[in-house]
Parts: sequence; structure tokens; C-alpha cells
Amino acid sequence: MSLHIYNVLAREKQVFTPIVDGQVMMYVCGPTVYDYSHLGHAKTYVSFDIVNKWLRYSGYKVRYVQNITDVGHLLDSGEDRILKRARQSRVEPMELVETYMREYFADMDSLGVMRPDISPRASAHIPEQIEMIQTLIGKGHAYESNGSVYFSVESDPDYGKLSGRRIEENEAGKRIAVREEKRHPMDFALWIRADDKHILQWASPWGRGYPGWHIECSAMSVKYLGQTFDIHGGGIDNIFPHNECEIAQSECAHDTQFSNYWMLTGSLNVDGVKMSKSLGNFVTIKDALKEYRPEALRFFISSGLYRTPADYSASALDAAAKGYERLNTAVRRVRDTLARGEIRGDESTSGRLIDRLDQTRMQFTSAMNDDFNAPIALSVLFDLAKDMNSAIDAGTASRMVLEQAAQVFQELGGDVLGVVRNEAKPTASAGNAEREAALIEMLIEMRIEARKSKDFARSDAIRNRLAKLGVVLEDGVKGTSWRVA
RNA sequence: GGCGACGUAGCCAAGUGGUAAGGCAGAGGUCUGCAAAACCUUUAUGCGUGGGUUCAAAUCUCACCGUCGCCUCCA
Repeated sequence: MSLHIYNVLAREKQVFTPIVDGQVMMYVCGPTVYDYSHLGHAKTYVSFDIVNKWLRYSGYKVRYVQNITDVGHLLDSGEDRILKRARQSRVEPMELVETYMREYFADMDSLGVMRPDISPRASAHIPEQIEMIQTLIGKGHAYESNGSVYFSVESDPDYGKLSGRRIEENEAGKRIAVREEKRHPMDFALWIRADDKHILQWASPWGRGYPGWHIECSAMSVKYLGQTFDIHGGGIDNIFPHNECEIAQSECAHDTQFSNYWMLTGSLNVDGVKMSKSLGNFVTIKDALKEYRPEALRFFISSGLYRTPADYSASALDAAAKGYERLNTAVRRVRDTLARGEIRGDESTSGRLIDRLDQTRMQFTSAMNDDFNAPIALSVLFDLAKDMNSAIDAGTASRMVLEQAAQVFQELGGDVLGVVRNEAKPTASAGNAEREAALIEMLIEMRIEARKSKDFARSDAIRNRLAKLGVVLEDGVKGTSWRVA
């Protein structure tokens, strides 16, 4: 089955056809860096990380652009949110931007999110934005008024096509304070005149000012991806006005389709309402990572569809963490069995397992090709985990089956979904790790001796003290194994 | 008020016409000195409610009830 994508523009799943065969040009709206990122951001960016990785795994050459908004994003008070925070913290605006941009990347790195190919900053693309605004004025889609420039929504018959919002409808229930400089209440700012107190300001043909929030995405996407590109992503909460305005600006400036496919993620809710900065009901990624492994957070995100809203709760995350443990226990057993060479099966006992591995790849592929259905993809991995556990228990898995299973878990569960731990790689401190392993083995031997002489008090003491150090002992039919919790 | 989603087991969550994936929790069992882990069995005659279409509906349609998002800063 070829890749199908739910295109918000058409409100249906469509066959994905890239503009250039074998190549995907993708833009995703990035964060405004004025504070720590929370799990809502994690949901969106992990979701697109999976999209990005699946496209690459499928053989596409991907150029993934995600902007960093560091100017122009206004509060409803009309104040720039970056400037406000900078003033509160008594730092330079760009110092604030730098701090939280680094934090954002650090959080994404922790979550195993592959960095975008280009992370353009709005403040570094002022000339491109001015140029685009000039084009729009030249074509009669924008007008200057009192040092600011507005986009004329009435000049764009397609305005509202993404969100399904009609200009007339909005007029009836409008709650926006009408600026007198606007011709139409729905007109939005492309360029905003700055007063003297405004620190972030640039020279322009209309005097000193700064860009509106929406124009950066239009200007930077055309620069790095072209006038028409394949996929535009973001959170559904930005469908209006932000995404709608991007389309209007770009299509009116270039007279061609902006993005062919629109993918928008569902919001992360807490007790039924959206997790957001303004409501204060958010959990930062940093705090979440103190309690849960990054793979467990990705497991939680992957257990629902990217485009439906998810509900955050401690119990939902706990359940995800346990599911993650079970899946990874199976992966660890496959790896350990291989590493220790405890292979008891051969080709005569593992024929069915070879078929299961092929089946796993096929089912995983068709799930991901069906609009990146990660929950189904995850369930396919669980089915394999169960079969591999059984095979290892029964001693029917051959070396080839174990090796291929390890590879499937690594590629699909690790490289694509990021819910499987990477195999421990040898490091500079590998010598210490070997010594530690030898010491643990020694304690296990001492415990076995104690158990043989029915000295369970002593055997339990060894197990308990190791457990306190984070080393879990498990007695199986083939002896005692250990793992780091 | 307008626009858009959604309502599936105790919880999370897939499934969009052919007879309900997966995870968590629960119950019983195997294994164990006891645990842990794993495995086996089991847990929705039913998918918000009521009509309709169909041989067949969680899936299509209509109405109603409920929840949420957006319309104002948010991924």
C-alpha cells in the first residue's frame, strides 16, 4: 500500500504524491521561544519526528524545515511576548531567545527527535519578509496604513479555505477590536509600526517596525522549500488564524498552490482542556523526563493517532511507561540471548518465526503508510514481542531469527518510532562497565550458593541490596539474569 | 452565535459497511523457596441515545444528548 496522508485541506485521506519523485519538502511551524517547552509541544514535534523518520525509512530524500519564532508574536495586549518576558527577566530579548531556543533543542534531543535540516529564525529573515510584503502590496493584496501594512482578506477569494471560515461569518461574531487603520476588521498585520520603546525593530519602506507573526512562515518556506512544497505541518490550534494567513500570503504573492498536503496534530488535553501556557496547566518536558524515560513519553504519544486530541494524566503516562517496559523487556531478552550465545533453536524449529518477522514488517509498513498510524504499528511490535518471548522460553528461536528480530525491533521500534531503547554502545568507560558486570556476576554466584544451602535470608539480602543499587535479579529456568532498572 | 473534531470495556486507545487491534489494570493458571519476568486462559452479543438505509452498520444517513478545540496568545 502506498503512503496515504489525511490532508486537512481536503478533509480526507489522499494518496501522497510528492512534487519531485522520491523527495519530500516539509515545513512545520516551530515554537515561539520565550519559555520552556511542555508536553503539548512534545506531542506535535515527536509526531512529526515519526513522520520525518518514516519518510526517510521509506526511501524519500527529505528536507525538513522548522522555524524558530523570535519576533513578531504578539499578545492580545499588543505587546511582543518575547519583549515582555525579556523585560521581566531583565535580559536582552535576544538573550532570552537564545536561552529558550537552546532549551528547546535540548528537550528535543532528549526526546530523541531528529533535528530539522534547517531551523530558520524569523529575526534573521527580515529582508525576505519585507520583500514579500512589497510583492503583496504591488499585487493589490496589501496596503500601508499609518506605518503598518495589512493584508486585505477581501482581495483573496480563497481566504478561509483551510479552516472553513468565511469572512462574512466572522464579521457577524467578531470579538476583535477593530483598528481604525484597517479597511476590513479581518485584515491582519504583515508589518507593524514600532514606537520608540520597542527594542526589536527594523528599517523598512514604511518606516521602522517589525514583522507580523504570520509572514515569517511564508517568507522562510519559500526561501528553503520553494513556492509550492509537499507537506505543511503544525498543531491544529494554529489552523486559524496562523495557517490560514500563511496560505493567503503565499498564494497571493506567488499565484500558485502553497502546500499540497496539510497535516495538523490534535492538541494534548489535561482534564479535558488543552494544555497551554496561558492556562498554566502544563507539564514541562524537563519535568516529565525526571519521572519517565524519553522512550516512554514517545510510547505515550505514539499510542494515539497524531491528529486526534490526547488526554494527559499521570495514570495514562504510567500505563505507557509499563507498556514501554514490557516491549523493551522482550527486546532485551532477544539481544541478551544473542549476546550470550544461548541459542537453542535451529532452522527446524523456527520456520514459522521467519514468516512472523516478514509479517511484522509488512503490517508495520501498511500501518505507517495509512496516515502514519503509530498505534497500530505499536501493536504489531507487541505481537512480535509476545512471539519472541514464547520462542525464547521454548528454546525454538534460531540465531537467524534472533538476529532478524533484533534488527526489526531496532529499525521499526527504535529508529522509526523511538520507543525501543538503543543497544548500549561501547564507550570510553566500557572497562568500568565490564568490571561492574563481573562484580554483579560474582554476587549472583554467591547468592546461588546461599540458595542451594537454603539460606534464603542471605540470598534475599543480596537481591535486595542490588535492587537498591538499581540492579534487578530475575531467576529463570536457565539461571539468574540481571538488568539495570 | 459561526467553523471543526469527538463520544468504543474499569482506564488509555485502534478500527469508517462484513461481524470489536493493542496497552494498562483485574481474575485464574504454569514456573519459583519467595519474588520478579515471561507464557497460557479470561474480561465489550456490543461501540453516547433514538429512528432510517442495507442481506449486513461502531462504520452510511437523520435527529437528539454530551465533551472538546478554534473564532483572542498558544504546537
